[in-house]
Amino acid sequence: MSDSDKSVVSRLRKLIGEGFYPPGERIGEVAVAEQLGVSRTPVRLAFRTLEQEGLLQRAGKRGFMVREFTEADVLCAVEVRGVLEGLAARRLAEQGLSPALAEELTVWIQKGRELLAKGYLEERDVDVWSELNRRFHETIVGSAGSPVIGDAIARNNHLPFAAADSIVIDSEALDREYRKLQLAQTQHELVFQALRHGEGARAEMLMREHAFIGLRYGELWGLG
Amino acid sequence: MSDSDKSVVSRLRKLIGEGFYPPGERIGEVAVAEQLGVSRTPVRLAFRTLEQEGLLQRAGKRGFMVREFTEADVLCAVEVRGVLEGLAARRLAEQGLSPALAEELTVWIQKGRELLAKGYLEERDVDVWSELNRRFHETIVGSAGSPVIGDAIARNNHLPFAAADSIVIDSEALDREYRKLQLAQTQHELVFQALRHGEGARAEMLMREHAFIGLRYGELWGLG
DNA sequence: AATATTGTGTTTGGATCCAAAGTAGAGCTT
DNA sequence: AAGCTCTACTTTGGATCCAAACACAATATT
Repeated sequence: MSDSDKSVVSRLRKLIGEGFYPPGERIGEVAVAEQLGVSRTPVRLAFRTLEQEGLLQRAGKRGFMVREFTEADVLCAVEVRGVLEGLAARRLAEQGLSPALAEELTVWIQKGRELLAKGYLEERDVDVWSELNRRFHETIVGSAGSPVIGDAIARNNHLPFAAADSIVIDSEALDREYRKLQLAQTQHELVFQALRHGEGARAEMLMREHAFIGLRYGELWGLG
Repeated sequence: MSDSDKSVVSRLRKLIGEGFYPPGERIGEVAVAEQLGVSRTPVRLAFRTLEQEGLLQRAGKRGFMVREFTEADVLCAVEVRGVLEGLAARRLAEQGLSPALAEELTVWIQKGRELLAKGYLEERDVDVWSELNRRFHETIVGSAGSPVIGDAIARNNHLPFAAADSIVIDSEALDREYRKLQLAQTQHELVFQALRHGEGARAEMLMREHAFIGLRYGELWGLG
């Protein structure tokens, strides 16, 4: 995929995510091509990719439309990520953590501890957390013995709201987000504990529950 | 997607599945275009689709290669289908079976019973089973409250060995396959039972176990 | 002799052209 | 006036052309 081809896909992803193209409405190749300043060819290629990613949908016999997502779809996508990451964690626990892998995970756990040690959250901490969180999840999924699980998660994460790093939403209320990240950190540590002890079922369930943190945990403290 | 575009994708899927293009080797647009008797354009579009499906993989900076799958990948893909169908079953159990849905599932259960009632298996029974099995699974997944789970399963099923209807392999040894289908039927009935009683966890676990039937159950009877 | 650089051939990406399929609207017929 | 049909326009799909990127090889330079 060339740079500009990639950029057409990702630019479209962004535009769709931002709601620039109204869900449910037909989206024409020529219109998009003109807006992005390219010819129809890369747009046609990008549409096929986005269709597979689930962001676009065939509109009858003619062209594509932006897919619309309901509340239920969001919940479902989060659950899907949960069971898949849970599967990865269980497999990892069953096959046993290698010393190198334990080391790697310890790094991200430790960075999380340090980030939260000072007792409150700053603006720039958000990106740091986002990064270490991503790495922690990536490491587990990437070590589950086959790229198949990671692929399935990656495809699911193309639904913009489903990705693991879409936890922190409200960077205005950092004091309230702090509690959320603290809980996320604890869950990371518990998962790591279960992995180290080969507790497959426990690792799986912890990971599944952990997926919900961006979704429902706000309600606990009246943030929902 | 036009007819011939669809056919390029599915023809390529078939050729890849049959091992016509050696895994790991680069696959050129022009070569494929000539073999299929079309121009490069539909091939380029098809490559993007097949990349997303996971059958093709970027070969460095230049073009694509057929992805190779290990034994571990096959196992993983089956487990992925298991957890996803398990998730669908649990959600369905939790939300409660509507009378219409119970009716629908009863149909496929009943057809399965009738098929196996005579105590042995004929050649043409294989297709009948394959169909009713597909419908049973489709009904559950399609009723889980959101198309997101079904999409994830569909994408996973593009890996040819992962699909639920790849159970029956050996149509020469019908007497041995009979026991397998009998067990599959029992599992269908147990899942249905759990669904009717709102037993989410049980439905989920049964469905997860059921995914393994095409993979490991042969060993039980020395078929592996 | 080894490495860097340049040149050629191969392959992919982007633009454009043409054909085919579809949709909508206008006009005609009953 | 309502319904049907034919036509014109819109939009997508396929083919081809051209440019750019890349790989490999050969030659030159240190």
